[in-house]
Amino acid sequence: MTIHLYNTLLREKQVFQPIDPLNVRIYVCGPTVYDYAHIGNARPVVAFDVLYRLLRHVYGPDHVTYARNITDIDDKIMAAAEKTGESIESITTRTAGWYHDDMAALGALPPDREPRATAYVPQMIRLIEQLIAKGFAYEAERHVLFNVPAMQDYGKLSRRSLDDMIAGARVDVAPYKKHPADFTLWKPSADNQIGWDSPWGKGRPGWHIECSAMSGDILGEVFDIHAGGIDLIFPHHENEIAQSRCAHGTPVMANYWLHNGFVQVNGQKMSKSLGNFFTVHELLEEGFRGEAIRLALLSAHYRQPIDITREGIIEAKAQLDRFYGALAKVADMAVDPAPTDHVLAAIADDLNTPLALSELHELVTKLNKATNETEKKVAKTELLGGAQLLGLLWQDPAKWLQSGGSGIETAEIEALIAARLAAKKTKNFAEADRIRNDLAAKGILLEDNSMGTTWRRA
RNA sequence: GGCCCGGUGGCAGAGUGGCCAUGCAGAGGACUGCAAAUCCUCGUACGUCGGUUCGAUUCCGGCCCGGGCCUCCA
Repeated sequence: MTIHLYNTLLREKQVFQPIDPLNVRIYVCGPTVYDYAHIGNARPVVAFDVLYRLLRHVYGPDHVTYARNITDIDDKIMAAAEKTGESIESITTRTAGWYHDDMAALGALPPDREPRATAYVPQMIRLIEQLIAKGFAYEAERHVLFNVPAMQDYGKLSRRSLDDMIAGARVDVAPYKKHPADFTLWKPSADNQIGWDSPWGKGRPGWHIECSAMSGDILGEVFDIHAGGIDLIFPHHENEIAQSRCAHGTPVMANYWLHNGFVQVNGQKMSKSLGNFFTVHELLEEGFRGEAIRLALLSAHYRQPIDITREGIIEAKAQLDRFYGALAKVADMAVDPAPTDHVLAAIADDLNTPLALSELHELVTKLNKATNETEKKVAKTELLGGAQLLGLLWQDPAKWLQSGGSGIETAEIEALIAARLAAKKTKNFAEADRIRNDLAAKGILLEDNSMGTTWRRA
């Protein structure tokens, strides 16, 4: 199976060739943990979870290393701690827990490694020392700055020239910078602020250095795939590249750079600063299912912008009802899931999840139409195989259809169904319909079929 | 200002130089005591103006519209 990936570095789709097929290495920029993750934060997690699943399928689960960091030191975290009086560690531990819960609800596999920035400060300091020694960084007023003009081909990923950056500079340039584009590797901390001892005094790392330190330590100086949101191309990834390449003297940091498009609200980027976001947590609290949110996220190609709306999640839920409805009828049939070539090819073509989903829809039709055990078995095998690659349909069908909601107990529902069947037997259809309507009013839908009556929650 | 993306049927959303996406919603039919679910059928979609071509939604150029990055941001 040939995997094609759109590489931001070249702005074109390329055949994916791992450095070492026995250890395919991927790094995704993870969250800064100071608040709940919003849907926009969840998109790269879900999108690149599909990539992770694909790589595991193609190269074997033991031959892929997926690292996703947790940024647990940052000015926003410090600000939150200052505001509430809660300790930084308490904030980050709690918030990271929320993050894990929410991402699990979205069906995202945990990464193989989840490094935390605070555990890598010595590696960051070492990296900074290397950069200074090689003339790519300098100390100024207790800061250490990366000397951008020292790097020949800075700006390759974002396609920006130094001149552009000076012309477009919208921020006041700190006086100690030699060049306006120079960025911070290390900055001083006040006595009352969190900090680490370093050759440059008590301080803390700049934003970009942690990813260079962690990816280098865990995945090596050059690894296969680096991914994240499209807004990270500049400056974050550009600066990571500068740091890692200049420190290690390598021609590239990662071979393939993947970037997901934004989640939008009414056509505009969802972001904390705009305030137009909703969190995964609140959607789950409202009763939306994590899997429906995941399907909504996968229904557009990962590089395209996507509007996530409650209506969209409701539609995704309706689609899942159809899938699970078909699976419920063959729940007892044991299969060994295997994707069809079509589904696999779609996902291997730069993660074309909408196309893969359309194949899944055709497979569920095939399953519904199957007239004998063999056909059913094949259809179920293929449907679940494809769904597995997308991280969907992992739940027990009956549980999906019947759980959630509130109020009425299962035993009561079943008693009413029995009463209705009795009424039907005596052709007392008025009573049968009354029971059905009463249940419907409580969100319980009945479906009669040759086997009897089944029920599900609306 | 510099650099990037997009504009597909009521909605969501793939894709392709000539023929079908797919789903949701809607209409009709089969099935059903009636429903629901399921299956079948249906709706003359490709921002705009030019160019290339036997033929363009698909390639090229202009224009219009929307979005993004250049500052923390997935």
